[in-house]
Amino acid sequence: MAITIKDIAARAGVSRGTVDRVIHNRGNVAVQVKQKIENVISELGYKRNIIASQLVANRSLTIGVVLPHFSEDPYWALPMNGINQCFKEYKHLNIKLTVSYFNLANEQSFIQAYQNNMLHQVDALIVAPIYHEAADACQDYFSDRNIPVVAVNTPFNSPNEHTFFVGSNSYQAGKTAGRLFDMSIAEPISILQIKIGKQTRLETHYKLKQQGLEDYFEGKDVGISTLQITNLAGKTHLLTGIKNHIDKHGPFNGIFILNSKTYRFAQALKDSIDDYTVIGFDLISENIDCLRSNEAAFIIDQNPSLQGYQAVKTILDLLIFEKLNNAVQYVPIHIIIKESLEQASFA
Amino acid sequence: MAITIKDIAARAGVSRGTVDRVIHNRGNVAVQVKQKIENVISELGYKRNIIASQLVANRSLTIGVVLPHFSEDPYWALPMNGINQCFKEYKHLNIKLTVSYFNLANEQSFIQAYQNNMLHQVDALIVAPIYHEAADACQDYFSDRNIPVVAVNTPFNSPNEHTFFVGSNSYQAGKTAGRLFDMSIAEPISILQIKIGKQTRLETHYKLKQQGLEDYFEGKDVGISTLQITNLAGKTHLLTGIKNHIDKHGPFNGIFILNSKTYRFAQALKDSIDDYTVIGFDLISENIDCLRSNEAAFIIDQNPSLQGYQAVKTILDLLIFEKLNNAVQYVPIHIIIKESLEQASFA
DNA sequence: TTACAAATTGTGCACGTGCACAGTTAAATT
DNA sequence: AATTTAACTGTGCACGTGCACAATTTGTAA
Repeated sequence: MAITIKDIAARAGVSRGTVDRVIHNRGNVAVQVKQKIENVISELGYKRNIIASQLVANRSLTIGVVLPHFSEDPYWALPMNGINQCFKEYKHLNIKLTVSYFNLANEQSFIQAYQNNMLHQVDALIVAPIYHEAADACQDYFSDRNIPVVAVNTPFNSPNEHTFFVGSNSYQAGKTAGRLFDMSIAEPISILQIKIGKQTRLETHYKLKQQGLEDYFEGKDVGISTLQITNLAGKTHLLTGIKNHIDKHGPFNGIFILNSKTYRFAQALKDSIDDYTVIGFDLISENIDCLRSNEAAFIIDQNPSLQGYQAVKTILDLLIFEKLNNAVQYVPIHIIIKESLEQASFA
Repeated sequence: MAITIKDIAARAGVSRGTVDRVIHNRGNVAVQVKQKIENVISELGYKRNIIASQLVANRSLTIGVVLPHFSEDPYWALPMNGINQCFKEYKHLNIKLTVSYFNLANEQSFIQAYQNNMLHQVDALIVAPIYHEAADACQDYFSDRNIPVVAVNTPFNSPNEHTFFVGSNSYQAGKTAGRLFDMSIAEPISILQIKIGKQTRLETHYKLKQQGLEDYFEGKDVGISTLQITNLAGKTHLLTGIKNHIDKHGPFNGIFILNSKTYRFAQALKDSIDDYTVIGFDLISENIDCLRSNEAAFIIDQNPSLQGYQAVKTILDLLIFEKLNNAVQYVPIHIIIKESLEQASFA
């Protein structure tokens, strides 16, 4: 049987209460007694019984979540899935979630969302700090109150000792795409990078992916050009955009879609898509369909659901298991093709 | 606050003890009272408090593990890692592991290993049932005693209601390899499948992989031939084997290594390896080196550590969380290249 | 020395469950 | 009707921790 407080107390010749005061640093213990107890604790290798501790605590730890709503971009359902998954797994520890969604296009809604969590008196916060300035204010508020904050997807500008980051290495993802193009396209290789959709606050990620791709092909004779399509709805807009681009930069055989909008591209180029090797990001259902129909060769999954899972786990480790995780945690990248699709997403 | 047994008792107008008897089906309760209590339970939505339950249980759940020792084949360290990982994660639930390794080449050692677990009075068993006949006896022993058994890597011949299987879909892995070859090799494609090492009991997996590959290329003009190299140590043996094979079957440009021995092949063909697209299995450190040095193009990871993790999780779900998992659980396949390697393995 | 405050240490209860055992009621037998 | 037996129901304790409060010891000033 494991060592308990009672064992420590007996061995040190004091009562449970005194041992308890030492363990929780609540003072009012004579220095030599404290010393003695600490010795016994390390000697016997006492480990707090989390089960009993959690039972007596009898208050639910509340984790606040501030994420973009997935109605606007299905990508954001994925981290939320991971959060719910981890939550379910550790629900027996009496934890609660308070979720506030915000609107991707609206900084004000982000502010409202995190302030909503302030009201809920959360014990920890998980946030996608897309809006850097507002994120700073959010970070300050919680850090001042010693409330740990985990940033998912995007890091904070200036992390502090209360903040964590769980995300993926976009630069490496770009390099990965590079090799996949290299292997699957007969030379000469010419790649068109596309950003589809409104200008967002995720430019940093796109830049890193581009940089990774370029660095992969460094020194090799590969044409890389970039195109930004801001008009989401217009299929013709996309087609003419590409046509104009070819006129200017010549033809290409690889298409690198820097965000989760691969399916938009596939919808527009349905007829001539065989001519290109298409690589995109994020395993949302629309992109899964693209793999199934061979409209995309590879989807690189940056494992957003694992990011969500890991964010929750980091908080539990910190607040319940007394285990400190790394301040920066990268989640592995997955290369997905049609055949590896089955159960490819995080369970 | 959550509903407790006390709440149920009060609402049903009985004592805690009676409610307890109903919950645990321990009989000695009048039928109409039992009915009443069951109604109240579902009405109020009572959920057992696992924390309190586990605290009072005060006995450690012991999980037996019977796996091949990794000294012979580094592959087998991976499922064990996953088992340890999950074990650590749920250690707070007062669980124990009893590990017995066996020798891959020796059926007798497998029997000894599982009998060792019988002695330890385990509450559940995780086993790699490589030896089918002996595995049957093992399965019978534990099933007769209502002890759940999880087979990892290889399923039992005839699963029953006490057995689970956690593994990966080798057929799908073969298909995956097919597409990767298809994408990365200019036609005409000619693939050599190799099994390196002693004849083992894992033939089923190899067959499925081969079948998957063949089915992927069905109807296409692709040459597929197979070679078995039984002598592990001999580098020259491997080289002459391949040479002879070329003489008979003609040249090839893709090499499909059906087990984890990619690194053996790379060691032997170090000089001329550029000429082939090499795809192998399992992310053991030796194969990681092959990716790093471009000796292998792809490693398909069947996620053995997640298999181990999931095996433990399945047991905990069953014995603690009262959640019944699927009897057959496939773990996702991961395609790994040099650039996606970083943190590619299961955390 | 006595009185009183301050510092230190000990004790009891609660958390929710599971189980043993005590207590109560109803049915069966004499 | 009295007694025994069976069927059912209620109560108390334990698990290990955390906290409030009671009890004790030590220190200080009159």
